[in-house]
Amino acid sequence: MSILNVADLAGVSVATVSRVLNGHTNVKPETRLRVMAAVERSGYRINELARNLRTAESRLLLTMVPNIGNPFYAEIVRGIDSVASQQGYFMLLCNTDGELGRERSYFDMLRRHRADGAICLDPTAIQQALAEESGALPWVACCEFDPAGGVPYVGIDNYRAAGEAMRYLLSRGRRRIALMNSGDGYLYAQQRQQAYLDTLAEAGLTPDLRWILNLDSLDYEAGAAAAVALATAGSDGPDAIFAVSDTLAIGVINGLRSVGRKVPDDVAVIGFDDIAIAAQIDPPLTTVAQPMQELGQTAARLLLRRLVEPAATLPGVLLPHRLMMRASA
Amino acid sequence: MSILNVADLAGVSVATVSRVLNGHTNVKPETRLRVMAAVERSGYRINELARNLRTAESRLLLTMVPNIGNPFYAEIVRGIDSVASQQGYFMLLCNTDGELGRERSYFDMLRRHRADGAICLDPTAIQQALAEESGALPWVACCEFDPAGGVPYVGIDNYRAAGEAMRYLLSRGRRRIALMNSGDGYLYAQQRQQAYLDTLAEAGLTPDLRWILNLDSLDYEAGAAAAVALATAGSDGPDAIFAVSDTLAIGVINGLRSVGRKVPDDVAVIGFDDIAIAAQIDPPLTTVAQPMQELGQTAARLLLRRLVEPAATLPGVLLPHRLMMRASA
DNA sequence: CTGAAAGCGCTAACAA
DNA sequence: TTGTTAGCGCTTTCAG
Repeated sequence: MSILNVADLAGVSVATVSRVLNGHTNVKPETRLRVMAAVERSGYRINELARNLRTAESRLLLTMVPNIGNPFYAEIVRGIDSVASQQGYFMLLCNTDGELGRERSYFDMLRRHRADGAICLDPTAIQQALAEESGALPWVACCEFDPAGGVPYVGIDNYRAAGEAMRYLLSRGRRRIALMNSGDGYLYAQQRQQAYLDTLAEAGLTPDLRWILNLDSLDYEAGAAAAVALATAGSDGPDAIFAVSDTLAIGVINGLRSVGRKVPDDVAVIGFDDIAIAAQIDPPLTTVAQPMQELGQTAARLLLRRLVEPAATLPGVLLPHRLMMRASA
Repeated sequence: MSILNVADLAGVSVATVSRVLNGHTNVKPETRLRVMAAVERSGYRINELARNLRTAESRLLLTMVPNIGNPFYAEIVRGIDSVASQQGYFMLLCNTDGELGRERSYFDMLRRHRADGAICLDPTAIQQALAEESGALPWVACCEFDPAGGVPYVGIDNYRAAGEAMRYLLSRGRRRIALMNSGDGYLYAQQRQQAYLDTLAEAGLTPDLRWILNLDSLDYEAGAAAAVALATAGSDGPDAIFAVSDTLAIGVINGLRSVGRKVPDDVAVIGFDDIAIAAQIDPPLTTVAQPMQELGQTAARLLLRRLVEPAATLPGVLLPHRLMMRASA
C-alpha cells in the first residue's frame, strides 16, 4: 500500500497525492477531495521512512540525559518534549546512566542522520563533543555547558545561585558549613564549589576540608550515607550542609534523622533544584529553584531555531534561579 | 559523502562496502581492510535514513507514558531503555500528559513506520488501541492492560496486591480506612478499588462512601489537599488511608501533618509503587513495591520478541509485588 | 568473493 | 493545475 496505489485509486499521479498529503495549495479543490477520499478508503498511511530519506530529515531530536530517574532531569525532559512535539518533532531519549560506551558515540547519531539535532545534558557527552570538534553539528547544551565552547546553551548562573545559598546560611548564623557535592565531572559541581569556597572566604571563614564531599552519585542513599558519616565523625560536626541536589539533600535529612540530629536545629540543610518533592518532606526543604521545564523548553527552542537557520549564531542563555526559603534551613 | 565515495576510494563496488559495513563474512579479508581504511580515511558515516527505507525498519521503539515526571514511570522507562539500547534499538519517548490530541494517534506512528513497535503505559492510549483494532500492530501493554484484549502485556496482580495492603491495615487494627484513588480511567485504579471494597466486606466492614476518593492527579499536591479535606471534614475521620500511588501517599502525609495529625498514630498511611523517595521520608512509607525496572525490561523484551517472530503468541506476564513494611502504617 | 543493477516510497524539479 | 521522472543512499538478489 503505497502512494502509487492511492494515486491509481484517485485517478491522479503520485505527485498530486504527494501535494495533497503535504498540504500544498496548488491543487484543485475537487482533486484534493478525490485524493483525500482515496486515502480514506484505502487506509493509506504515509511511509515516513521514505519521506525521511527523500527530505533528508528525521524530525527526531536526540536528548542525552544522565539519568531520567532523577526528577530534575525528568522535568527538563518534559519541557523538551512539550515544545518538540508541538513543532512536529519527536524525542529520542538516551539515558546514559554514566555507563561508558552508552554515551560513547551519541553524536554519531547526528552524523548518521538518526536525529536532526541533539540536546545534551550529560557532562561527559559534552566534553566528548567538544573534544571531537562536533561543534558544527546541530546540538545545544542544557544545564551543563562550556560558555567558551561556541555551542548554544541554556542553564543558570550556578556560581551566583550557590553564593546566594551560602550567604543565606551565613545570615542564619551558620558557620560550620559542609558541602555535599557530586563528582566534579559536572560543570555545576565545579561552579557551586567555587562559590562555596569564595563565600566562605569572604566571610573570613576557612572551610574544613573534610567537609567538602564529592560523591559520585545523586541518589538519596548516597546523601544519607554521607550525612551519617559526616555527623558521626569526630567531635564537632557541621551546623549546616549545602547539598548540590535536592535528592542528595533529602537523603541528608534522612541520614541526620537516623543518627538523632535535628534539622534545622542541629544542622541546617539546603538543597538545589526544587524538585516537586522538596516542598512535601518534613521539614520542607529550603533550596535553590531552577526553572526546570523552561530550561528544557528553551533548549528545544534553541535547537529548533538552529535547525531552521543553521548559520545563525545562537546566544547562551542563563535563566533565573530563586531561593526557596522553607524550613530545613 | 555516500557509500559510493567510499567504494571509489577503496576501489570496490558499493555492494562490497555494504557487505563490510554490515559485517557479512563473504568478503576477502584483504578487501575488507581496504574498505575499512577508506571508511576511516573519509570519515564516512552510514545514512540510516537510507538504510531504514531499504530494510523497512526504523529500529525505534515507541514508549507512551502518562507522565515521565512521575518517578514510577521514569523507572519503568529506564528499564525499557536499558534493554532496547542493548539490542540496538532506540527509544522514542512520548509523554501524553493526559493531553488529548497528544495521545490521539500515536499508534499511527507504527503504521507510518516511524517506529517498529510500541510499549504503552497509558490507559487512554490502550483503550483507543483496542477500540481501533490495532491488535495486529506490534505493541505491548505495560502496567495498564486488558487481559482479554489479546495484546501481550506485563504488569502486576493489582487486585491481590491491594488486598494485601488492606489486610495489613486491618491486621494493625485499622477499621476506618479511606481509599485515595486516581481517576478510574486506569485499570489499576479499578482493580485496587475492587480489592479495597472486597477486603472491607470480608472483614464485615461497610466503607464510608465519602472515604473513597477519586482524584484525577497523582501529584503530591493533590494528595495533600485531599488529605486535608478528609481530615478536617466532619467529626470522625479515617484512621488509615490507602493511597494507590506513593506520590499521593507522600502528599497525604504532608497534608495530615499540616493539620496536626500524626502518622501513623492518628492515621496510618500506605502507598503503592515503592519509588525511591518512599524510604527517605519521615515516617518512612509503608507501601506495595512494584518491580519497576523489571516491568520495563520485560515489556521491551516481549516487544522485541514480537518483532522477531510476529506470529508468536506472547504471554501476559504478571510480576511479583511485595509489601514493604515501614513506619507509616 | 565481487559487481551490476533493481528498487525501497517518497518529494520536487521540470515540463506541459 | 497536473504529470513525468529523477533521484535520496542504501541493501540485496543475481550473475559471474
